[in-house]
Amino acid sequence: MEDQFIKAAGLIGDATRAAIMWTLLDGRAFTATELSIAVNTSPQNISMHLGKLLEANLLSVEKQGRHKYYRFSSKEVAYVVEAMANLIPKPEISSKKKIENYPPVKYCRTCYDHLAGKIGVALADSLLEQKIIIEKNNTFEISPEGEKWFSDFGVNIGDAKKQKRIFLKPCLDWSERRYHIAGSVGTLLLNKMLEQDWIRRTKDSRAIIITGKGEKEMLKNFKIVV
Amino acid sequence: MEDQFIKAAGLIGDATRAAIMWTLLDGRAFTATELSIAVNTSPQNISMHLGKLLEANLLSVEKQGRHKYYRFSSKEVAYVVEAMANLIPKPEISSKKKIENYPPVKYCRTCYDHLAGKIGVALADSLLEQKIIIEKNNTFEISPEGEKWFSDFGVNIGDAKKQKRIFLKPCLDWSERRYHIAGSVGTLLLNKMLEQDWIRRTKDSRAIIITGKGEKEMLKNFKIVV
DNA sequence: TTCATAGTTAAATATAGAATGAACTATTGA
DNA sequence: TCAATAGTTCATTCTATATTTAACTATGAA
Repeated sequence: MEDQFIKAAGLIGDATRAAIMWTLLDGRAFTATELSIAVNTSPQNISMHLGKLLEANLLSVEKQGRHKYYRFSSKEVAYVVEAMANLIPKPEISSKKKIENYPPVKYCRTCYDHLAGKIGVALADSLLEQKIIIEKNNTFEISPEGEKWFSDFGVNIGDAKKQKRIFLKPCLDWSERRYHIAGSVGTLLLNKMLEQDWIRRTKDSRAIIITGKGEKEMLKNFKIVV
Repeated sequence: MEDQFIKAAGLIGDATRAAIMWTLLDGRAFTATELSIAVNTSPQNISMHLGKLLEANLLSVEKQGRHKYYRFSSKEVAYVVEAMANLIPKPEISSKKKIENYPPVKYCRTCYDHLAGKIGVALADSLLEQKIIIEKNNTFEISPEGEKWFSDFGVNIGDAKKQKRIFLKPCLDWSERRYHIAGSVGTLLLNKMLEQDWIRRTKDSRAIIITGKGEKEMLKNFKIVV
């Protein structure tokens, strides 16, 4: 068991492979060539490293024509990379939001069903600012005004409250170092936005894209410039 | 940011250092010599590696006389090692419980306030077997008989239910690959056992020790042979 | 005060395995 | 059909860094 652990650690521990993992952390699938550019090394070298990661089942591939798309093989792998990214000391957060600089939605252990990444964080910020949700010793609560807002927005919180599932909780997004909204409320918001075609899921990625309509609405409702 | 990530990955990625981290995963603090034995290398070499891990703030030391005790510097570091340990494929679980072979309590992101490790898992098993708690699609619930059991045991579930905090949830213990009980119920159980002096916290470790009384009671109440 | 134990430092050596170079196959598009 | 792109394989080179050898300091026990 120990040797397997050491092997896994060694695989991620190499500089080039670590850079690959770092790149893949944004949830998308990358081709070998893309990775070789992102990581700044030769195609042969990338091929060699991808081979090792593949063999160890840390990555999986999907062939499409002459392209091969590489991604994390499981969420467990993403967790490792994520946990590692969390070791990096928090950078100073500038007072003004500069979400423009941020990369696309990043992998998050719960981002399968709620909004993570730059939009997720900006959204949480906005809801907090508008006092729709309130932070109370590390948890989120919905304010009385918030209740109204959600109902206006077409999200039925009542149903969510009845569910066994965690209602509303802050989830730390590694790339933003800020909290975004998880729990059933997070899911409801996400679904509403998909339903309204503000955002769309992409085919082979955990990332989402924002529609033209979404852009306008994000600005209007949350003052978020995408 | 990327370079910091690569550096961290590289630090954990070396075979000897990975073995150190693996050893430290049980939550205790180890001396340099102990580690050199556990990891099977020379004291000089261990010293060199510990130096690197210290400088990178992955470990912290405490000097006691001529001994130096090394441990994870933060829970974030433990999370990384834990996440990595979770990459290892699950071994077959034999039908009969052989908790005797298990190592002491292992580090767990929530084990600060609930029972993890071998006892935690065995306890969860027992409570499930006695139908005190029931598994229902990946969550734990307390059965009607369970309600009675908890009250007999001197644990007031009513209070816990009122709390905002998560009531009862299964938490995967990496070393056991089985679920144990987290949430406020987990904490209440732990506290009750401490209160009754079944178990005691150790000074410089996350591990707990079982008292003679505890041994008997564990057997009696949960059929757990410690 | 002396010996043993715990741990460190520094220079010398050894080696795993990453990168490179060259030659190859497979797919697409023109 | 040919050229271009995507990716791989393998033999060779190279280098970072882990380990060893040796000499050292600090603490505690006898």
